[in-house]
Amino acid sequence: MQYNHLDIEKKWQKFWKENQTFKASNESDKPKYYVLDMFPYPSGAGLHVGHPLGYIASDIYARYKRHKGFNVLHPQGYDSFGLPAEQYAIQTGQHPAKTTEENIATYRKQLDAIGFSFDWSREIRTSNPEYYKWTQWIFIQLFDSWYNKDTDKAEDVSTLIKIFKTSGNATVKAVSDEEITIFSADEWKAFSKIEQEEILLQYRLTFLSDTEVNWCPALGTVLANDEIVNGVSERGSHPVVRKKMTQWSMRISAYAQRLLDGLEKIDWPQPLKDSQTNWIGRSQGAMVSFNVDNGSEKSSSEVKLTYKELEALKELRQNLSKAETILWDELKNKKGASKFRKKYTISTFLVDYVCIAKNIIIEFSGKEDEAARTEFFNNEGFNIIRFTNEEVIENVLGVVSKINSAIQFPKIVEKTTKNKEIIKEENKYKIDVFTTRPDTIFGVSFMTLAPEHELVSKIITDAQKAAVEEYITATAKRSERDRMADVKTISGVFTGAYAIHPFSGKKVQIWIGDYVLANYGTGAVMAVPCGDQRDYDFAKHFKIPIPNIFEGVDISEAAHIDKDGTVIANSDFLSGLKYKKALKLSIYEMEKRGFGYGKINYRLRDAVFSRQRYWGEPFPVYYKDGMPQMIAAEHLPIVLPKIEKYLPTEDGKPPLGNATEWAWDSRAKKVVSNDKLKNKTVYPLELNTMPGWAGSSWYFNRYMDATNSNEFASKESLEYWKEVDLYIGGSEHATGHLLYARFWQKFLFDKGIVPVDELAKKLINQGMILGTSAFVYKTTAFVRNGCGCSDEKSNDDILNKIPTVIVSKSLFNSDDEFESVVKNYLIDNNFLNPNFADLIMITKTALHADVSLVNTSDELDVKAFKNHALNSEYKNAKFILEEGVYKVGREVEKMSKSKYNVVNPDAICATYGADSLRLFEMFLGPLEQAKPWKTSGISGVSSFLKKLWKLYFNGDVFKVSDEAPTKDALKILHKTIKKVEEDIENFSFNTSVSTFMIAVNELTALKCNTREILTPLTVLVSPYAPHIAEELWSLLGNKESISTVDFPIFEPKHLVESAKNYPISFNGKMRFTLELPLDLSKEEIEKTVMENEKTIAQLEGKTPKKIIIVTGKIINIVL
RNA sequence: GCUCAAGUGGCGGAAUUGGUAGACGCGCUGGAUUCAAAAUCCAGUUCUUUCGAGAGUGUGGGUUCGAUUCCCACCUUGAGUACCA
Repeated sequence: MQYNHLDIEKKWQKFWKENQTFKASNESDKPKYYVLDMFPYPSGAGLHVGHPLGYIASDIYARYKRHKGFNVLHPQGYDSFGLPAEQYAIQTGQHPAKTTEENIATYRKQLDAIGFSFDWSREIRTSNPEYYKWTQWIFIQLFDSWYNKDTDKAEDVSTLIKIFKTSGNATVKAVSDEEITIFSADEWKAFSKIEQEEILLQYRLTFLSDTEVNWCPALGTVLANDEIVNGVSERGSHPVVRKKMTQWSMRISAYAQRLLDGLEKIDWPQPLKDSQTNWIGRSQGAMVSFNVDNGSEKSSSEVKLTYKELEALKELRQNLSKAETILWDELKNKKGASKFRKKYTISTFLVDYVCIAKNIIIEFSGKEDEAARTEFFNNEGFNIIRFTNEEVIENVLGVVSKINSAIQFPKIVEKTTKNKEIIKEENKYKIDVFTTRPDTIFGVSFMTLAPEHELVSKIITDAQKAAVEEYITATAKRSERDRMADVKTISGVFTGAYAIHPFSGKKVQIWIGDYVLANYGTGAVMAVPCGDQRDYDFAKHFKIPIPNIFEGVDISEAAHIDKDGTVIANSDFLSGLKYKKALKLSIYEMEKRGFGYGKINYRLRDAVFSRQRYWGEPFPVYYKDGMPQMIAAEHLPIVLPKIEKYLPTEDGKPPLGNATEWAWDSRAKKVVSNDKLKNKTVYPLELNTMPGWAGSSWYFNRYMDATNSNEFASKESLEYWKEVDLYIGGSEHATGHLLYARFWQKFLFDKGIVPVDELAKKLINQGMILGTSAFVYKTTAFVRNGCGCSDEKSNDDILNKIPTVIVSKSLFNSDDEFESVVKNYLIDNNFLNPNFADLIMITKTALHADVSLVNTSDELDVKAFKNHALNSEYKNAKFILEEGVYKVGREVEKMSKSKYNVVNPDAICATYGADSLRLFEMFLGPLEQAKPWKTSGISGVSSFLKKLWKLYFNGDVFKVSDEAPTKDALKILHKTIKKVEEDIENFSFNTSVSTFMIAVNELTALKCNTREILTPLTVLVSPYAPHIAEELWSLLGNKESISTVDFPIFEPKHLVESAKNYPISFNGKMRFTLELPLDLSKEEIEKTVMENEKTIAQLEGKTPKKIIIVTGKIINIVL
């Protein structure tokens, strides 16, 4: 019986399907193992041979684990929302669901042909309403949560509201919007519902905000940072501009530190971890405030407080003394114009209570700086009333009545002069900067603000106004892309204003420059030209002084960036210190003096979650009085509405703006026609949809209980499967899918929905399979300029006679050779008059030829090439052949349709079989590495399978002997078991394929056909080549599938050797080998070796200096 | 620029607690079989060579009895990222 892969593969694929061989159970005595592939987006082009690489590797591992006695979950599904289907819909009007459905059918057929052991009963599709119902549900969970920094996890918003009700927001440590106003419990209660919702939105993990987004006009949508490559869209390379829009965002920044920490406990590739680490971009340093100089010594009355001071203030407000509490209990109920605030700051003074509307300050007497306070407050027009602690405790009512009379009869106070007013205006500015090198603060010689910085317009002097405004206009015109591309040009302009160095008190110039980015840090930097190259270049360019604060370092040519080993100088209290100490001390001093504090900054930005697309998950959101409202979970899914046109509306709304039935009836609890919007209980629904990463951020959990319609997944199934044990996919998802998915997983963990906070224990990035493109070399003929024959007509005549010539690869090595080969051909065939030969110039163009037209020896099927639909213009081209054939040039490139180098797995399966494809893809090289595909190589694995098959046959008859196997055969078998097991555990699949080949070659040489050898051998190859293994297994007399048969056990006793063929080397160079028994002592070995005639020949009469003998390994003679 | 990975025959690649470099396969060469081809089988295939042997894992150094493997410097290629303060 011949090995017929077509019949065998079809037979077993049918068997597996009918018997549900790979259906995983959520209940089992076996240990669990979860093997997952990154699910594909079903594109219209179908799979090429590069796509299944990772699936084959994971399938081998899954099958291996089944043999090892594990209950294996190995599911597959489709990431079926996405732009291509929508683009296609825009062009053709066909509903994306239909396109998607068709593409999935193709994918499924292709996947089935390769013989994967997927549990298809758990298939999921992100575009299926039964699936995205739960994506919407997770969105609601995020909306209902806030991040509590004290417990370091996400909590339900109800806990936040409780805190607001009892003590306001001053004590809350949360990840929230930056501009948060402090309010008390009473103020909270007094807020309207809408005001409360607005405040809560500043804390929710998914929130609406006006964000500057990457708007792509050509695609009509917003793109995430990772969807932009070199300033243009990843898809279609369209230009991208910055634009402000109201968008849903995800507060992923709350998880920055945990996303970083989590990397340490997962076994993921280092490069992937590195790129996540870079993406999160943690930098440790300090936040420092510089006051803007106002020409006067006096500090302002409305100075913003530093972060540290604000923190301290919150503390103070919470911990009032006994007397303070008694008085506050009386004052806090005053409303309207007589409203009092406690522990309020006026300028740099902290006052106990203040009524701003009536200019009344109430303080406890006995403060150290009382005189200064009185003077300052009087100057500012306040009426100061002071009490002692005792007065308040003993007679609070008397105190209150004094206050009341002050409210009723306000003291007429002298207002500050107009002049002072102006100074105050100038006074209130302060520039916050983030720096990673606070130790170099004495090296600051100027400051730079981003052109977009809000302070710029406020601090510029009249003299510089025109120059600054001109500069700002000029930078605004330059696109982000230009600014990125042009890093070398130094530009900037002086604002005319100065800042005060917080330590030295010296004045430093404030500049603006576009090397400072508005959206990183605070959009301002303290420039230390001696320690930062960009600051250095800027200073040099504008001739700003460059003070040197490093001991014994030359900074005449470039900045000194090294921090280790450098000693700080000229820096007051930091002088003489090294980096680490200086860093600590500088931060300590800043915190003590109150203008700076240690801070950790992250590059990771909150993720924009809205897309102006149709083919994505609709938000479960409607708007009431402009505020977003969640639709209750029991009414999900909110299904995508039908629309006529998939483009944005004419007034710029997203495609869902075209829907006629897209309003929420809050009474009937259903989506209704837009006509009903005039009703009081009907509200407009959200028009954006979710981005591509929404559905893929939690799908691995859904597989655990894919058909559950009541829950996201049952508690038991989540508890059983926990996380993915092995996840295989491409490295291109490093900062997209894999970061967002880890974020959601941590969130779901915080909320107690999933039991683990990392989604995959181990992850492997499979490398890309590259295509081997084929090239033909085409001529283009020109008439040389200035050749003397100015008659244009005759030029045309010469050219018209010349046909397109296509030259075989090996006929030329250079362009010159190419030209002469072609000319000779043209002359020989009378296409060119030899007299004109010098007038003609021939150039070479390499053209992609479809790889399917080329055989394994790089020979082009010329006839098929000419008849190929794509090559109609070369129908009459002349081919210069070598030895009767046309040889193409080869080059390795990414596999793509446009390069005509795509190889279809279906064709490979049909010709060589799925088992050959599986073996070959593994045999190409290490899984993680990029490697080129060459179809010719597949004959090696194909003939291996034939040889394997032959071991079980005598001619056409299946014949396996029941005799005892020979020692040699057992040795081969166990050597193979050991190696294959090690290889699979190490994901070194390429080497185990060679091991199989060696085993089969050796067993064939021994003519071994004993059952005792062939039975375990069948199991060994089964993960790699499951179809042939099943067939041989059943021929061996088994009724059940091979899939869960125990993996053979390695027995070391079969590998024990009695002798070793020692390599004998001289000075480390191996010269010959010598077979010696292993039980020989070192002395005996030395004696035997030294007596050997080859040794004597090598020695040439010299005496060895030393003889190294490593028993069982090597003998080295040192001369 | 920064971070990471990798450089081994004509090609894909193998070999690391430092111990016979080039396993296995492709391709190529020769042979057998065949009318012929495909398929199959056998032999050879790193380079140089005066056929004794010698050199050799990107380059140059180092450690070692011994280095593809460890250390230092450099070169090249690929990937990611970027005025990130």
